[in-house]
Amino acid sequence: MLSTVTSQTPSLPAHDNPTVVRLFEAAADAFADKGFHGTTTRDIASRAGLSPAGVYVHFASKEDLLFQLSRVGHVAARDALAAAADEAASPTDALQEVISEFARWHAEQHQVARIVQYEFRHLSPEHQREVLTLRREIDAVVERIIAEGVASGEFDVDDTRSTALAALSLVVDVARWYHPGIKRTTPESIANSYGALALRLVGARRD
Amino acid sequence: MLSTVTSQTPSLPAHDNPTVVRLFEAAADAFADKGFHGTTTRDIASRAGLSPAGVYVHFASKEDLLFQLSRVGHVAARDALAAAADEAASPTDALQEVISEFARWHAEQHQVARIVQYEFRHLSPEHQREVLTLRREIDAVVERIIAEGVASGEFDVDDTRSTALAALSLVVDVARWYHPGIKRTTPESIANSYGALALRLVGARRD
DNA sequence: GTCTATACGACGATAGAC
DNA sequence: GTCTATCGTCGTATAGAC
Repeated sequence: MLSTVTSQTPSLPAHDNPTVVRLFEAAADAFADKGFHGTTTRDIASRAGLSPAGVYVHFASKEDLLFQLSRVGHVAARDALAAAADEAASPTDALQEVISEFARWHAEQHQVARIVQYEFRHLSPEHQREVLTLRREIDAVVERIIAEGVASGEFDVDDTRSTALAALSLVVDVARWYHPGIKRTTPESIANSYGALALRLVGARRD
Repeated sequence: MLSTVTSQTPSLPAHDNPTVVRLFEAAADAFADKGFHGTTTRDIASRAGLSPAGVYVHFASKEDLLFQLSRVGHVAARDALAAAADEAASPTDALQEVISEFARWHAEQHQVARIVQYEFRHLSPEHQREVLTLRREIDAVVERIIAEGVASGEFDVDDTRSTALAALSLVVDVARWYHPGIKRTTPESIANSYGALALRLVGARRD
């Protein structure tokens, strides 16, 4: 699961190392389940099949592990969104595709998504700043689509910025409530219904 | 701020005690800011002007403090919602009022709201169960309004349950991003725009 | 009901052998 | 690069004086 994400960002050299991949997976499991401060380095190490000291060969600190995870997660999400936006023929198509794709990502990668969205505050100030830059790129993709739809007359929106935030809120909250096996809900069904809901939020003319 | 919430639930006898109120406020500040496990009992105690030991006269444990805060917060939110729903003349009015009110609550009480929504998993299993009962009552208010609107023909909705979840997602996410002083956004403006957005989500016939 | 003092385990991180 | 052993600190919670 996580390897899908990491393989999309081969720029991180550490990803060639299977121990690092296991540490990423262990940390993603643990942070998503118990939160950053609820997770111990011993917990992560044992899930990855290492001694407590083994973590520090690959990461400078627990916070560094959270940061790398957040960064990789944001990059993967941003790239998936930008690709979806580029393929669309109109703002209406673009919004539906982008929100569908992002909703699917929040469900399929719900552990990473949860960390990305809810453990942000436990990053150091410098790391928060770096992640925030990536996050603004994601927000900008959605805002731009809505602005284009308003300009073309396809959308009817009061305030572009706050409507973009609302569409993203729908999607982000998936990471809070979704878990695999939840009743009659799959990443696929979420993707379908959330694309349509986003079109309603912007008052798209055709349904 | 918090005293507004607590005064709505005089059934909790401890609220007559100003030290307990100070502890609630200190814990709400700290938990909202740094999360449950990121907050120390020393931190809470000093914010409330007590020694570390002083907390345990009033609360059995740090988890107990989180539980009482979650419970009071849920009860306040549920009562505010139910009141808003009762005053409405139609499903359209009811949905707009309820979502407006709940969005306003998430902004005004964003610290308690954040704790209620994001620190839930750190409660003990028994306490999770108790809080979950209250949460289902909140969900049921929204679901019932949407079902009534579908029945009356005012709303056009695919799936009542998932649409209710989406409307609540919009609102819940306010607790993640809102903080006082955020650019051109007030609890009042959030309440207004979110009521309208919820009507769009359900395909309400009149805007 | 609040304090000072403290028990005692768990924490993140490091040292040094292999 | 991984281990065992451990350092120094801080965590929750309690004991007992006032």
